Amino acid sequence: MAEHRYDPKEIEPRWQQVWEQEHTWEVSNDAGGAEKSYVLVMLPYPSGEPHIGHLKVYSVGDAVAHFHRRSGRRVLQPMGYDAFGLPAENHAIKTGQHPRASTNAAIAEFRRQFREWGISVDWTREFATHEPRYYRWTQWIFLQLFDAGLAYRKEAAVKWCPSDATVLANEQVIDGRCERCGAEVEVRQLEQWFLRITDYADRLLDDLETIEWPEHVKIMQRNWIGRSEGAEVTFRCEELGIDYPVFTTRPDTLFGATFFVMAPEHPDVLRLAAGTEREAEVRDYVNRTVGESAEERGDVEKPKTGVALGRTVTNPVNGEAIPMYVADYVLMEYGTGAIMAVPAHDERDHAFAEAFGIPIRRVVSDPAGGELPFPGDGPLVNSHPDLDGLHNREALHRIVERLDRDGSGHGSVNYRLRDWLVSRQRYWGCPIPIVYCERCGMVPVAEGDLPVELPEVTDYKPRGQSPLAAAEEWVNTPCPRCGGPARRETDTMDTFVDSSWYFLRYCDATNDSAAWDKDVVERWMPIDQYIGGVEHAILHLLYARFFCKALSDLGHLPAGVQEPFARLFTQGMITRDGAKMSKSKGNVVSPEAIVERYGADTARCYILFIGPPDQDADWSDGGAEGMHRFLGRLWRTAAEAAVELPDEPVPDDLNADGRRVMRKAHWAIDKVTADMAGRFAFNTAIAAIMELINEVTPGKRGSAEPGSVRFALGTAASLLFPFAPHAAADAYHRLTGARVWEEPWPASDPAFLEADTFELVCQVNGKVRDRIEAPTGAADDALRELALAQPNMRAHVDGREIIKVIVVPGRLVNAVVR
RNA sequence: GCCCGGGUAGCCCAACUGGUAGAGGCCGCGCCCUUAAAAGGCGCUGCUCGCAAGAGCGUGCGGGUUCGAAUCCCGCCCCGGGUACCA
Repeated sequence: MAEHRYDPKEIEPRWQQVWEQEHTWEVSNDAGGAEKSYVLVMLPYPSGEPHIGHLKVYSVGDAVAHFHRRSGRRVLQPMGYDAFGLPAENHAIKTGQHPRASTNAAIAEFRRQFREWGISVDWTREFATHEPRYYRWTQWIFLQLFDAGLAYRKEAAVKWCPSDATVLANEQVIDGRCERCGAEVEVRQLEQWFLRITDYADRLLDDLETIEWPEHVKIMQRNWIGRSEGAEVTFRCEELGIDYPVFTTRPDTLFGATFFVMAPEHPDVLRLAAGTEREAEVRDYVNRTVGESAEERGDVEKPKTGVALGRTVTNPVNGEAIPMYVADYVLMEYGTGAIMAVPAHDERDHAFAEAFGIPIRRVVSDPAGGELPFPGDGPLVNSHPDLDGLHNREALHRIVERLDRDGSGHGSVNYRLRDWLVSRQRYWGCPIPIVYCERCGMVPVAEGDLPVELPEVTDYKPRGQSPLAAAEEWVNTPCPRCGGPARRETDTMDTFVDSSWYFLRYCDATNDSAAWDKDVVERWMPIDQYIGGVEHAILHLLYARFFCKALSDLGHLPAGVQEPFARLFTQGMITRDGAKMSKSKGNVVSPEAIVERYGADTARCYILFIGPPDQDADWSDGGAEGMHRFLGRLWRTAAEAAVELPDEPVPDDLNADGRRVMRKAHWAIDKVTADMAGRFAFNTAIAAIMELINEVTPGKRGSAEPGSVRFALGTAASLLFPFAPHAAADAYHRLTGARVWEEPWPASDPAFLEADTFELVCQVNGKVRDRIEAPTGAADDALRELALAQPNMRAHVDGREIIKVIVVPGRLVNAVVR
């Protein structure tokens, strides 16, 4: 008997070589043929080497890609790198090594490992976002947006990270801290580049209905966009003759407004207080609160503070003069930076009114008779004779109509979403292709002059302005329009711009004359299955959606490409000992070490087997060991069968063991197919293949015919292929001489799934008293008699009154006794 | 606070629309093969009582609906994530 040892170190490179030499996973852009499928894992950021999360996400992506291919679809699965960004630049500041050098080294390492994992990628489409041949088109897109007025410069209060010395987008500020480095963010008044994503707020919201994403990701996007319907109402300060519009979602409570509050940053606050006895107090308050950190100020539990301005405004609905205050619970960034305060029906206004002894007037009565503040719905009171008694939702519309008529307000919609701030005062990013001319002003670089390449500098450290500013020769350039002296924009783009369109470039990655060919994009887009981490639920996924809509509006994308990601899957984190892996905790599992020890197939399978892929899962070394044993058993059993069992067809006339083995094989086909197609239940799919193997090992197969054993083993290898491509391809090849990836996905034969008998559960009062073999298809009465005849059933039934008997055909009989 | 997940054996998890709780794996124990080890194979493995047959208990906690609940309803607790003076 030949010794068969499962040796991934021999098997894996051998099959990888076949796929590489035969260009197995490459797909052409030709139209027609089989149905397409674009399977994409979120672009990796190459830093150091791949971590366990990469192994997981590609194991998922590759399983989907293989399953789609075997189901007859033409699959595009490309690969690239999100290569610009801060870690490489910070590394450069520390070591002096050019970010390009460290980035390219990391890319080489990522590429090497991805290949070692045997991911079925079309490598001809590979690129990295820091390559001029890519960012040339990033710049081109920027110019398209600029021409359309969707990229613009404005001075605004922006979030500044003092540690990274750059501005940040709103989306990159988490709890008042920099998303990257965790430093507390400051506010600065600066002129910066913005992309007009707010123009798309409604479409970004509405089109969420058209895509299959996890509901919680959609909810996060909806919350981020934060659409509120209400009204804008103008309150007039008669003394100074200035109108102050406010936004409110509750115009129905206008009659309950008893004061008016402005944000400390509101430009008029000091002007309003000037000349009143409050002036000094207001100045002190503003200085104090503006200097507060976001964290201090954002604390809801903190008692309300503020100062009266010594002025009043007039409530347009009743002519009442109400006092003005400045208070830090009002934010300049939202609405108009000023609010009407209705203490009876808003918790925050209520707390403020209590602290400052301001009258509280109920204008909506609570059907449940609860206490104030009452934020709910009910009939209006204390408002206006025409409105009192009316349900507040109805009154809301009447009030808005009235405001509209006398010009003191109108229905309005407000969003939380801000325009996307894209300039960064950093070196390692895509240069913004704009030139400032003394005569012509802001001029876009001519399309033919793209890319504007990053200049070489010696000092990467940001000093409040971009390191690019030091490259004098590069900065000084003739004006593209008049040829006069001009200077280049020295800020670079947020790296999220690079990753907002990369999936389009994959469609037509080698096109040198355009970012993409519209027809080619139409052939591949949208992405049928997008896979990545939830951490991008807002940032990347929102920006990319915005890009598609804008580019489509500008005619650069087919009108149908409104949503880039038709289906999204977000995978959970791999932890170790219950904690996120980190160097400081010393609990890091490196994919490299696992692959070295057990091979890629084991690493990939174990990570899918560990639990549902959308959930977090804890790594266990023992579990990986077990998976390696299983793959070894499968491969060995197949390899031995290939030489020891005659290659006979499955006999028509199966013996009992043969029938059992065949039934299990067809059961596994159904189970794995359902788990792959319906949901990403790879863990249970692999468990089903394990069950199948457990039936056909030499010790378990009994006297099953060689044909049925070979069939079962071939089926197991075929089903395993999406998860462990090398071992599965090898086992399948040994058994059949064929290439499993060229075979269609197996189909089950219902004839094998039928059985003559089933296990009938016999219950008394819902408690299991016996289990017996019963004939399939037996009548209810027959099952009932059969069950009640069992001795242990009798023991629990005899002497008691049978009230009724429930029969669930094919499952159980339950006797209800008293 | 609000919005999502999640809570099932020593551990990771399974159980599709209410119908045998614990598939599969890990760990552990026993055995076989071996001079021995590694590798591999076979078997056992929720708790309590019992020689056994069997009985009782068991899906975070407390109630409820039902012939029957991990699954549905009500009220809580714990863990993880997101988010928040957004008017």
